[in-house]
Amino acid sequence: MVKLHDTATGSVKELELRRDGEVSMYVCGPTVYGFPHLGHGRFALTFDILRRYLTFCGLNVVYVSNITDIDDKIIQRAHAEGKTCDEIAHFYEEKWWESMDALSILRPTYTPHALDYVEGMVDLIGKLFNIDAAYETSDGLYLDVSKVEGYGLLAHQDLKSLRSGARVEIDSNKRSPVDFALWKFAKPGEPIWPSPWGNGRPGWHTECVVMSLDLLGEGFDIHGGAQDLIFPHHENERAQAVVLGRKFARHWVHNGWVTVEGEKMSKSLDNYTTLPELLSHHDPRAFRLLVLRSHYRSPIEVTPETLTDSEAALGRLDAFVRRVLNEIQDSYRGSIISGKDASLHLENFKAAMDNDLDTPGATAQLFECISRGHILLDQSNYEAAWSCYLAVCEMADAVGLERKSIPGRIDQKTMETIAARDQARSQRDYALADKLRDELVSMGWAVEDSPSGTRVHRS
RNA sequence: GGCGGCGUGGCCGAGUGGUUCAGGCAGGGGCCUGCAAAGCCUCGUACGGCGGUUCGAUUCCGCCCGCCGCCUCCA
Repeated sequence: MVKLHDTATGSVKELELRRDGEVSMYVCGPTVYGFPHLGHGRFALTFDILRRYLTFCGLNVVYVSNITDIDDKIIQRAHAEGKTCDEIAHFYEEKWWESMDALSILRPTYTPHALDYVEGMVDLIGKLFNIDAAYETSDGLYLDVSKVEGYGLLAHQDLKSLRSGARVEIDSNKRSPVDFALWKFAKPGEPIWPSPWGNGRPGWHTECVVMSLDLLGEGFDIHGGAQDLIFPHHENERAQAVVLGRKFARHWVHNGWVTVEGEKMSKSLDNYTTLPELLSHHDPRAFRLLVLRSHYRSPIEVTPETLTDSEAALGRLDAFVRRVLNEIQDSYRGSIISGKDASLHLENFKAAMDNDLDTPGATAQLFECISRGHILLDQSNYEAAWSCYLAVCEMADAVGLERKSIPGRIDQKTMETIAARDQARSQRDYALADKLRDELVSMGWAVEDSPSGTRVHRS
């Protein structure tokens, strides 16, 4: 059974589902006002891995992740570029999906957009107002957090210490510096939506409550996001739900962030790398493997060095797949995993994943299974080696790691060069054979000899 | 001020009260190979510092040092 760290309790606990066999999860998505960066990539990969693993466990996963398409940042950007907010949001949302697809991140089951839910938000704010949990000031509506039972649950701080540590300037309009905006009255030049209190736009914290409850219903299983969303975003989402007496997330899962030389990568520090930039220089799988090889709650350094390291490790995976497919005849290729070796690694893999998503441990099992497979191949134990291959594929699929098994289209010229080289080798004309190998390499092929002659794959 | 995290061998990065061992990358040696590549075998003998608990601590406790984060928008 899967155990996960829960931010609300601060402990690792068994995932208890609302309904047997079904997992409902909501993961806070991006505000589309710029190119996605490595931090976005990390949370998206982390929760894609969780989602895939839960699916692998036989659960039916309903995965909701939103797009925030109205926000102060979008308005600023639109002003700066002389464009409309819609233009900015549409453009960057497209860039978002391009990067997600390149990283093989599965599309969510539902992708709600904040702008499609403004009415629902107005409705919810009205309810908060009616029960006197919200109040109006000159610039908008605010939630009075003192009305919220257990405010500070996720921050692990009580209201008093949150208040004393507040770095925000005391806004004389607000009853407490911790109170947050539900509805912001429009200033000139800003996009507006109508509400009973006046034209304006919703605050950020309201959209996710409305959309998660609408699409997943009360008491959904997992609410996820990066650790910087814990406070105030998730705290405030929860606040709105509980003050209305509605059950919210059963389990809070948060991933650590990407760091640059030890410091958090963020837009404000301007030390970020965009996903399109990473994808233009590296195998997209390298980022996924990097994420897999550290624990999801730990910080990770994503640098050309660590990515290159992961690419080398991927080479080991790909080489194993190539070797298996080349050397194992159809007659040895069973359809189910049998034998102790493969089963044991698979079992260890699951145990690791169940233990708060110990992907480093799980990945170690995958690589050990590869080693075992090679040894079995050396011993011509093809059935067992094939089982290792099946297990490797199963583990890799469970976390979304693809294999490069196809050598790529081999053109006529390459075929001829390969034939000529094999001919030269059989005649022990090694000078010629080496020259032909160099030619293949210069055509972009990696060359490996095998019992049945020259083999190439794209390097 | 309040709350939290981290410090592991050349690098990345897990984990655990004790004879064996994460895993990956890089490096040394060996095997295989015409030579390579891929692969196999093998080597390096790590856990910030000081105390304490213990038969025994990298792992538990305390203190210290260093680094990072949250309490404001941020993935």
